[in-house]
Amino acid sequence: MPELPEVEVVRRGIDKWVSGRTIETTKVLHSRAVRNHIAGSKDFIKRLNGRTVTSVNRRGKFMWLSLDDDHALVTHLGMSGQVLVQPLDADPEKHLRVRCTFTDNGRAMHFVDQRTFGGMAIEEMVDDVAGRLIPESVQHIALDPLDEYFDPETFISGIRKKNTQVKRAILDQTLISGIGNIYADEALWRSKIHWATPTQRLTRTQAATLLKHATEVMTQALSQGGTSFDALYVNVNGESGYFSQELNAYGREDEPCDRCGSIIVREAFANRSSFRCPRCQRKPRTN
DNA sequence: GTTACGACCTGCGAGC
DNA sequence: TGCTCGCAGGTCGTAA
Repeated sequence: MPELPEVEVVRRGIDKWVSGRTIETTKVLHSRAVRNHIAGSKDFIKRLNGRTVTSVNRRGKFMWLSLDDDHALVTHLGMSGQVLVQPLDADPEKHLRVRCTFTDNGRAMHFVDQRTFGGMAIEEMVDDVAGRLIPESVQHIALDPLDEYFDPETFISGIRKKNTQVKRAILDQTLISGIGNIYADEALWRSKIHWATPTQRLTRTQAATLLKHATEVMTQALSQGGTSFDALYVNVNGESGYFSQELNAYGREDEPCDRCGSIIVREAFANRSSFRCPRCQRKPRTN
């Protein structure tokens, strides 16, 4: 599933292929893909055609193509979204939702999304905390750990003030962005912290360690092109990443823990799954 | 204001 | 072989 490293891989690919090019035609093949563009598909197309992409940016799992009219094409991959750059004569993908061609007649940009949890919208830009321009819908998203303005102290004090479980907190994109279910489990495994540990019981050292490991695991995943379990995550050229081979907890139910040899368990967590080592990541005391 | 939870969506695999 | 059902999970709206 696309989390920060996977979105960053896509951002770099899109930046290389699309920045500086002018959009000639836009086709919306599934209206749900532009549901967040309130004015509708026709307006979406009208606003995009003729615009030049000036840069491609990202915060957490949100990505946006900055346009030459002070707006941005905001793109979220959801759970199964892909942005591909394809030859003009390429066969359309089964789940192709939006397609843009460019005035230079080079490769087209395809937004493909099987489950349609992702989407695109054109938005106005506003100032962020550091005085940079970001799309309106990204305003409430916290800085991610790879952002140059990310402040570890804000995260450490913020998570300890919360009244919830630690995994819920690190999945909260308004506290820290970019972490999803996979890297949450990996960061918790590296930190030897149980997912249900109350945030108010975290020491400053534990919170700092968790942040360090979350940053480390996402940086390592990025260097290997992200985590792929199936064809649902690929880079802009349709290639898979290799980090799934390095995972220590996520998806490793019934396999031995790489640290102590205990068998990794899967547990229900907020309508999804959580993987942990029962020895390294002990259940928190209930009192 | 904060937290928890269901809805959204489609393809795949397991079970019958 | 074909059908049904559960599962995967990021974000948002709503309820508590």
